[in-house]
Amino acid sequence: MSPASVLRVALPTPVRRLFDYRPATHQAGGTPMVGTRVRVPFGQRRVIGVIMGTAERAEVPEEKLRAILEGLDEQPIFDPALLALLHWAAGYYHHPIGEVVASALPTALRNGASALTCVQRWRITAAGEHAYARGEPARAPRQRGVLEELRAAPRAAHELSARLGPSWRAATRLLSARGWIESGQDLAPTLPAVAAAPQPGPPLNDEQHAAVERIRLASGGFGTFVLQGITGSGKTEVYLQVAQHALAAGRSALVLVPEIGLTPQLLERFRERLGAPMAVMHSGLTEHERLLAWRDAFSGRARVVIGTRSAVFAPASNLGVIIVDEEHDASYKQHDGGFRYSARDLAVMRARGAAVPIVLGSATPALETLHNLDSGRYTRLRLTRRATRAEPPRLTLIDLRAHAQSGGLSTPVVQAMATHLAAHAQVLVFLNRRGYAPTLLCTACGWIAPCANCDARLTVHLGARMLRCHHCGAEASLPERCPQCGFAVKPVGQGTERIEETLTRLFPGIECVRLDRDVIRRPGELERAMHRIASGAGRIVVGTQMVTKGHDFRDVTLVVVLNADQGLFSADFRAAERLAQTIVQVAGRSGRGERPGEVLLQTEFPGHPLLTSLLAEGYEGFARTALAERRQAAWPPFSRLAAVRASAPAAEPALAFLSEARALAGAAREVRLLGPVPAAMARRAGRHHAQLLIESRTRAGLHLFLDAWLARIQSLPSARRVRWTLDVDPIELF
DNA sequence: AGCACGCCGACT
DNA sequence: GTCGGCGTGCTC
Repeated sequence: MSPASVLRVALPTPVRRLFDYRPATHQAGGTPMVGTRVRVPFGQRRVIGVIMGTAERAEVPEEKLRAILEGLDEQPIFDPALLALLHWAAGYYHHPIGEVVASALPTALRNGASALTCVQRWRITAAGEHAYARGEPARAPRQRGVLEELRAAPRAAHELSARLGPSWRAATRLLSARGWIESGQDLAPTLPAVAAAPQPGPPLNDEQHAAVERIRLASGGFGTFVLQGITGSGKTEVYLQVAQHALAAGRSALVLVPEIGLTPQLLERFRERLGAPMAVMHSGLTEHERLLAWRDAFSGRARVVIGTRSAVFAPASNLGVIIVDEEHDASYKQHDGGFRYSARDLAVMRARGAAVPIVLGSATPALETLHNLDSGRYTRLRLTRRATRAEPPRLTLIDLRAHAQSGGLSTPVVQAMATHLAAHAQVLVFLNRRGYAPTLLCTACGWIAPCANCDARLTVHLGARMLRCHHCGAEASLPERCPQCGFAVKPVGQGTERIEETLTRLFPGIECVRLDRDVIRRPGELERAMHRIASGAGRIVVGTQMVTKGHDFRDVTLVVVLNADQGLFSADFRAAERLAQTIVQVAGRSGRGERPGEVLLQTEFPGHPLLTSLLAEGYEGFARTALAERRQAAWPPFSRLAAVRASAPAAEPALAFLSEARALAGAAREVRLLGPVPAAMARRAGRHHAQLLIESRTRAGLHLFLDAWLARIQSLPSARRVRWTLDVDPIELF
């Protein structure tokens, strides 16, 4: 094989291309390999990039080529399959490859940290050896002790501390100052994979068993399995068995979970049952913890990698299976930052590249996923029975127009709560709105507390005595009087904080536990709240989305959805799907123990087809109706979408850029352009947002168009005056 | 994104 | 007279 003359390097820059370099002029260890990091000169700077490939000739004139400065890795940090996935993702999401690669690495690795597990060790220097031989330091026994210790072998701080006691630190400092010892980074030996004995699980029912077998039989190759099981049907048991089979075959498992689905209970369950070393990756980690988790996965020490969205890029070695829990969850689609990818879709691509099966689990699969089942691309595995014998919950609509209500609770709801509480059961109240009240109103002049930076009202937070904007985070103290006319102001509408207050008043002596971002702020607080509920002390649970994810509330027999109407009339074609998923997920919290459950949905529109189809035919019936509508309207999955979003301090530049971008498209045949239009909440955090939608009947048509068009719009002068992003397969519109 | 280069306003 | 504003162009 002839030595490659040109290295193609991905660099952390928004420029949409690879950069060509010559190998280092005096490279010690030979030409760096594809998949390793290199430090290169880039303009006036030195940056770290990843070699994505090699070529015989550069794509730029020879004289522009510069040589890399150094290689940072002995071995590739991305295997060929992961490199291929990054390439594919950069192409599919039309995002600069360098930024795609960067998003797959913890910051420490982007900045040059070792990919291997290192320890800082003290060791003796030549000068120290000489001093020791001379009998020095003669009158400092502790320093002499440290020297003696380090003559035997380099030692980490904790080893010195263990052998010499607390005096080691001072002695070490003094020796180091004299140049007799020094500290350095050593490679730590990779620890053997000490596996605890796997714990046996409960016996599987025949559906679970059949699902595990289907997946196991596919483990020789790629296949996408949709594990469609109602809440409480034991999806996690199937995940565990599937992972166990992979581990038994000497391979690893990659498990993706939604943002707030990664609870200590779930981790504990995986850890105990699989008895395998695990790397955990989620947004709550510090940078250092992220690095350690990455290294655990990379070294192969972790046999199970479990994490949220970005874990799809984790360097799981010798991958055997991928599992995506709650595959419909919106948190799999990155919604901020530059590189907007769907971790679920990338996971499918990764499984395909690695030739391993992937399991997409959900009680409420995304319509895209159901469409892929219909077309035969995915294989359906059903779990229809609840593990406990309880019947599925019964759903009833409460017509808000026909019943008196106080504080957001209708009479039938209050009565039902009283009945269930009297039967010593627990009640779950769901409201997707935190705070005390969404509006602060002056009853005299009609003033409403506005956010200074957004087209939004400030939310009243009574306990904190604050007004807060839920869109930009702005805060103001809660005024007593109207700033316009001086009259008294009052909170209007309901948030979880106010519902909690109302329920405490309605049901004195019964403890109410609230679950939302305002009360659950630090790790551990969720556990404490969950314990209040699990122990039976908290009888009423009031919460936002947070209650819909995964948690078991064994004694909840009544679930109340206070407002089932958000999303019924949205301009966003996905709003109905999200609402149906939320209702089914929250309803699934009820009756998981022995007692049957009841679900009450408060609505102003009891005749709405979405609600009636959901009640009459369940989620799948709803999904059939919704898919038929999507087909009719040519929305995804029957077409492909991309959105260009622009924002600027004023509305005009954002709209002007998008208009020019649209004009550049000319009369493109393969796509339809919609817009530009201002965003639904046009002003957010002091910036005006607008959007241009691109729709195509086919994926190929969309991407063909985007490739040519993006190159032209990024050189528009107006592009420099706005912040703009491209979002392929957007999940939120307007 | 950075970073340099370049050409116009208010300051020691 | 300069310091520094951000428009424009380039990075292998």
